[in-house]
Amino acid sequence: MTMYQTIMNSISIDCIIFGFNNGVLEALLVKHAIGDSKGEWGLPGGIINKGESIDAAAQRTLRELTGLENIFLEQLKAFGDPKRIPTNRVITIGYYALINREEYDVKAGLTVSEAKWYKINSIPNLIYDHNEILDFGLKKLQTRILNAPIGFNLLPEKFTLLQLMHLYEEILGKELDKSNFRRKILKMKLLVALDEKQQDVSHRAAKLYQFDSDIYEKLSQKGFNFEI
Amino acid sequence: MTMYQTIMNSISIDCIIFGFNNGVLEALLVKHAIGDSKGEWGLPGGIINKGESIDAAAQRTLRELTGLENIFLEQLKAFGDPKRIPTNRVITIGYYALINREEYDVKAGLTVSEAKWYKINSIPNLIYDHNEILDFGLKKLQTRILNAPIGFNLLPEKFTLLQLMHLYEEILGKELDKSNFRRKILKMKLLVALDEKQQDVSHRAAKLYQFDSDIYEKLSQKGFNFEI
DNA sequence: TATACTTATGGTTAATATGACAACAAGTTT
DNA sequence: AAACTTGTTGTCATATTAACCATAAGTATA
Repeated sequence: MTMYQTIMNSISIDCIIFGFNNGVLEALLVKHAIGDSKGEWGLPGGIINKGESIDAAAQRTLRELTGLENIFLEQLKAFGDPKRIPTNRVITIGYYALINREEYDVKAGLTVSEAKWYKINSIPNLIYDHNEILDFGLKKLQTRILNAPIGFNLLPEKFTLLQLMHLYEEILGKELDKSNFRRKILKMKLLVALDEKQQDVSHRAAKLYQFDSDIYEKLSQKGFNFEI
Repeated sequence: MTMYQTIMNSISIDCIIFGFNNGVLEALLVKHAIGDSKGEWGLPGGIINKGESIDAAAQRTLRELTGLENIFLEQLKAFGDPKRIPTNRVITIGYYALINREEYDVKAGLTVSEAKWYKINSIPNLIYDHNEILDFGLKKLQTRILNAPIGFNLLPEKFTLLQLMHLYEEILGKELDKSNFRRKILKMKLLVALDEKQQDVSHRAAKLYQFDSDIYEKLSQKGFNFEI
């Protein structure tokens, strides 16, 4: 044990990475390749360098794991049960990220042998308190998606209103009325209708929309409500 | 530096303690009596014992500083800018508490020479990033009070509807309509009208109400909206 | 070619919630 | 007795909402 550590002791970062695939909400899990928990699944996590902010550590962890940057990433909270890890006392700071699965290839790196998307309803037993962290993150996502248009981060750049609604349905766990959803979401003026339609569908093609981040900036400054 | 620490290194707890006095929202600050920051004001904080959860550490810190227990206390988040303290790298976990000032006497303890309530609009320059933490806590309080009836923790056990409204006005920083406030708050069925009235007021005495925690439990299970 | 089928999109309507404000009640002070 | 202060109740036009219904625009099937 040296006096000058380059990393923070007893503190870690754990990230919940949400994705959306075939209408199903998923989370990215990794299989540990070394240590006590070898062979077990958990949330991707990491440590904090001495000179690095915790947000930056979360960004770096995410980059190391998924290769992606400029992502919606938000702190959940700190998890600090003294027995959350049996062998030593570590406080972890949870983050969650929303990524568009089409844009990124995820590859296992460093101390993990495998990285895999799990449907949110089929999460296996995870190491430590990672199931608890994931539950907390899901609840946070559910409330957050009602107050800010963060769901767009899970979708491709161009999407239909029904795709967006199905995303809300999947996250909130309840059915929505398409007519009412359409009216409410359009009333917010956050979406820009494109001159394009869906391709290769075996039914009437829906109009594609895009999320307008300029409008979002303007609206979020004076605060807005996103209740569905 | 020994191998076996009894406290967690490089992690601290800081508490925002909100009170409500004469219609004004206040926060409890302490004046440091030792160390680099001697003589300066800051949020009451402390360290985490090895065998203690972070929530328990926050409760204990609060007890040591104010003598109070069984308090509404909620974690804000972790603050982890590497330069938030100039001399060494410490990540702090912020908490906030709402207390009824009538019920407790606050006394300075341990490493502080003074503990004092400051009006939320007259907060002095605080040590480290404590002003930032306080701002974050206030914003959290503002959004939280719209989704859960936590405001009751700031009031005496029995209160009038107008007192409750003034609390909301003070926290949200805007005026409310007394008629509409009354209608909305009573519709939630969270308040129990008592057979008592205000005493010693130089105008018509208002009916006193009480917060019913049984009803709260039932309602919060199926979730409710507290928009004012 | 006609018919069924699927999803998209655009109403309709009754019930409810909201904001703004007026009116009256019950006390105290002048 | 009149003015004043705060509490309490009521009104009303408008906005919002949930729950439907109807039609449009395509594809698939017979």
